Amino acid sequence: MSINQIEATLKKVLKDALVISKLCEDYDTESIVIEIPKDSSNGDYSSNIAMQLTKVLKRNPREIATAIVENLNKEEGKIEKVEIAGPGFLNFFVNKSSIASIITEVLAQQDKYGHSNHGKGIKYDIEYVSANPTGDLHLGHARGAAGGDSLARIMMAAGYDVTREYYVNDAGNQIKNLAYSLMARYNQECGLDWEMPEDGYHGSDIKNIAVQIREIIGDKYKGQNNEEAYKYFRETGKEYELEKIKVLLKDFGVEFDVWFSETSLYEDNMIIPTLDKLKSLGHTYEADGALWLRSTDYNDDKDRVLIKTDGTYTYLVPDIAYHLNKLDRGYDYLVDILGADHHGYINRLKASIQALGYEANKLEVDICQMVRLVRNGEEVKMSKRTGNAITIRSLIDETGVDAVRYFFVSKAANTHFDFDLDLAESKSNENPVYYVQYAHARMASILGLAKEANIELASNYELLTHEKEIELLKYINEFKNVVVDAADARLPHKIVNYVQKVAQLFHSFYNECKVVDSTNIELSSQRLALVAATKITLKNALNLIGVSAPEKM
RNA sequence: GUCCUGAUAGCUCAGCCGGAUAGAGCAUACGCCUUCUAAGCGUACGGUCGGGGGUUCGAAUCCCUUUCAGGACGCCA
Repeated sequence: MSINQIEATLKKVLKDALVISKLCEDYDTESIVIEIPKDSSNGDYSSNIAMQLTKVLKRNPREIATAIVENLNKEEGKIEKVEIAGPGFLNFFVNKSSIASIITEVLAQQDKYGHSNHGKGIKYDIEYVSANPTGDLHLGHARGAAGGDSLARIMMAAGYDVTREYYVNDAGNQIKNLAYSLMARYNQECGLDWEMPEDGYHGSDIKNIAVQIREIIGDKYKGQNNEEAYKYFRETGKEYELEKIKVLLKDFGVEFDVWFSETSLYEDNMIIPTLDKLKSLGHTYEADGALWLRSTDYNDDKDRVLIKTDGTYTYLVPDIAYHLNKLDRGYDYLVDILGADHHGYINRLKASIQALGYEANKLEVDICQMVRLVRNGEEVKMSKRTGNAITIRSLIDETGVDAVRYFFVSKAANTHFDFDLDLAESKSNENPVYYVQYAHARMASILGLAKEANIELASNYELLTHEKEIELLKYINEFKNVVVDAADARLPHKIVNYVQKVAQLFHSFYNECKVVDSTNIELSSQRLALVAATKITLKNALNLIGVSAPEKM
């Protein structure tokens, strides 16, 4: 049972033809490539199978193609015509009504259309954002959030069992810094001359929290620099910062199943056993008064310190424990979506899990490259230190969730990305997100008008033979394939490309084919069904990238 | 210096497990609203796929080399 009925059928008859013509004894159906040619004069579908076989069979591709065609069961494959073209392509012109049957499927499945059981039974944990709760998210985080959330949605649609996870770094030095920064700002609010710590966080967000704290507790900790005060500022700061992140992500349409606290690794005693395991397996050694992980055994450039000379752990230790914990929770694969500045971290993390006895490919790390904000062709700087930078919050407020999410996933994450503020903010045809949403709104409008005119959806589609209708039908039919492709390649931008293409085909269809027409109810009702199916498909696809599908614009 | 990403149309990018004349959006030019939303459609213009080698019937795609750009190379997190 393959995902796309038409293509599965073509693959099957192709394979049968190979066997009957004695070209092959058997052939893996799944490895046959079926494509939709760019130029429809090259058929509805095509295959390069004959060319693929030249290497194995050492025969001329056209000769192979001829042999296949002679033994092709055209009836079973619902093929009207097959041609051999170019260097040896097989071009199939298929029965139009078999293409149109996709409408029935879409209308039956509604918001489940596009879903498949391709990844059934495979458990993934996807970790993304995982920004420290010490300040506002930056653009890289937002990109990771949009990409990670979209990927999770896509993989779930492809049938994978996905857990979305955020690792909260609430235990290291940076939290100490947060506490002392907040203490300083608080005391400054109280009117004292209190210096910020050397590596303190100077962002305005810390000041805001200090003001809020003072409104609640008054001068309770004024002038105090003791354990109790420190603890208070640490915990309170953490809470405020984390809450801000949670609210922001939620407003951005990004959700998580698990918020995993670094502190819990200590509280639940996961650190020591992890270290013990590494030691007992012989992957550590002591040198220069520190404990080292021999990560060079597993393709890392150098060994890594686990316990520093002062007896404290490096960041790596809890991170190893965390990944071990994730693996022990029974996921088949872990995916970390990290910023480009963490790429040096990949090898040591992979080395760590290998040292613990897991295959390196259990952990897959996707790197998210930097984002530059551009306005009027010039870069807009975003800095954590200075207060006047553009925050993710203001970006969302100004340009809208839909546009921001659409833009962030529209390009592969591992490419450098210029975010064009002028384009994202423009409410015009320059903005690609509107192009797609407009197509959806148009469909909604047509369906509304048809309802007023009492035109019902047809259940048979033999009149849909116009070139624009066929094109649209073929691409609707591709949706499940696209979702599976995007999921397996972990490339959400494939959905964006798809959505663009469907919108384009629809707009083109709209221009040539009048849908609501009471003088031709039969054709009208069949076209209406096509519009309804397209609308469902487009909405489902947009949902995979967290972009809304408006009924009206 | 080592490693990771990139380099494709004027701009931003797809395509990259080798396949038909290299695609899209934006920009530019010209057409299309008495007819379902013109935030739309159509046509045109636009490319030594960074350079140079190699493998192949066939290379933007694979291999080698080189140039340029961004990033990472801590007993920070």
